[in-house]
Amino acid sequence: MDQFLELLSTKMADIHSDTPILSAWETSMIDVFVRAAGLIGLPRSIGEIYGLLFCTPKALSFDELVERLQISKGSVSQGLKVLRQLGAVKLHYVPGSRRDHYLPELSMKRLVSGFIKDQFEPHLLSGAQRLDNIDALIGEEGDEASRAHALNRLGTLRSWRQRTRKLIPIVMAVLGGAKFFDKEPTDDETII
Amino acid sequence: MDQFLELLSTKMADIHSDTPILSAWETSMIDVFVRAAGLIGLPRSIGEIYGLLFCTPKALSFDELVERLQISKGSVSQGLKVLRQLGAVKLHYVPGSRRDHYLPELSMKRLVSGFIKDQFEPHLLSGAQRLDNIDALIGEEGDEASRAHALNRLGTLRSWRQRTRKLIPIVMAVLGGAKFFDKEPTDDETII
DNA sequence: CATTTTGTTCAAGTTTTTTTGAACAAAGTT
DNA sequence: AACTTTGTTCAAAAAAACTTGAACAAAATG
Repeated sequence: MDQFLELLSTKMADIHSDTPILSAWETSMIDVFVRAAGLIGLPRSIGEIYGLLFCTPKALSFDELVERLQISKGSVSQGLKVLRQLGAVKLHYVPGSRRDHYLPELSMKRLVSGFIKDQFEPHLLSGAQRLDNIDALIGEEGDEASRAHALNRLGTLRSWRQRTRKLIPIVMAVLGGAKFFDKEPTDDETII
Repeated sequence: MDQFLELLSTKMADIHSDTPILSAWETSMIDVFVRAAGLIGLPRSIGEIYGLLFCTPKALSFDELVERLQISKGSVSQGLKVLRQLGAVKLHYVPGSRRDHYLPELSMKRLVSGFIKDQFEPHLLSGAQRLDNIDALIGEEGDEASRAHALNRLGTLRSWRQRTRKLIPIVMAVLGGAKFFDKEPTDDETII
């Protein structure tokens, strides 16, 4: 019976193929996410997927994403993979359906945290080793004055890296809803 | 005379064309900046230009950048334009030379500030208007329950935007060297 | 004023990233 | 077991971003 309804609605969509699949406000809101994705270096399709989930009151299935966004299954599959990795979407079990359904993560703190952990920290980490390598290379090199300058710049680089690391927890604390040193315990369950 | 020396050094470079133009440590350090550039969505060539300036004790001219990095004049010209816009390099007047010479900005605070002002703020700003447009679009739409949900999500988006805006000054304060609420006046002249 | 130096612009070429869609795998149904 | 549903993978196509180099502009020099 559920299957019949799904079939029916699919057919309906096919018949009224001129019916806009996304409303005006949905299109605009998705556009906001497409731009935001671009800003942080993620492809358009990922912005679209998250955006549509964000607009929709109920969890959406893989097929619904393909259908409403009019993008390929491949893009949706890969996009959802990245979004899951980032913790930006959650699988949502829907009784009576075999399909995976997805809900968007709505906590800004968790979204940012996922992004930082996945895309930022790794580079920062590998950075530490790279700087040590450079340190070694400077040893095997030219005159005293050049070495001194090189080591000086390397020091600047290390301090930048250190400061970036220190910044991250502060950013997370601020996004956590804490009013900047109000000493509220970070409440992971509060979705803001 | 200056011109003669410059000519000479150019010829020397041509003659010893197998001489590595960048030392090992310079190459590695530039690589760090190329990766960092990628992380924030800037092209490789820009990372290379800033990286070489960062490595070098003295100001470098346009031609020296082209020569040592082995990239085209076009790339250097456009790269320097972006870097100037970001405030990541400064023009440095060298008496007796008609060429522009460049020095890297070494203050992390200024670098980050330039990046935020140039690449981030504009999107955030235009964002405000976009959200108002969406607000209007939601008005002209479907049933009561959908509208309520749409407005709810729009509210989430507005709060995210607001929080991002509040975050920026905090980030700047932390990078300014202030020990996080130590109330040191922000000292723009301290280069760290 | 013709020439040289210095740097910019932009169309065309190159490289990288993203998207597509068909083949495939896994798991449920009949 | 054969078939259907659901979703993944990956090679090829398409799109986007970056780089090049030649033509050009502006300003200094002789």
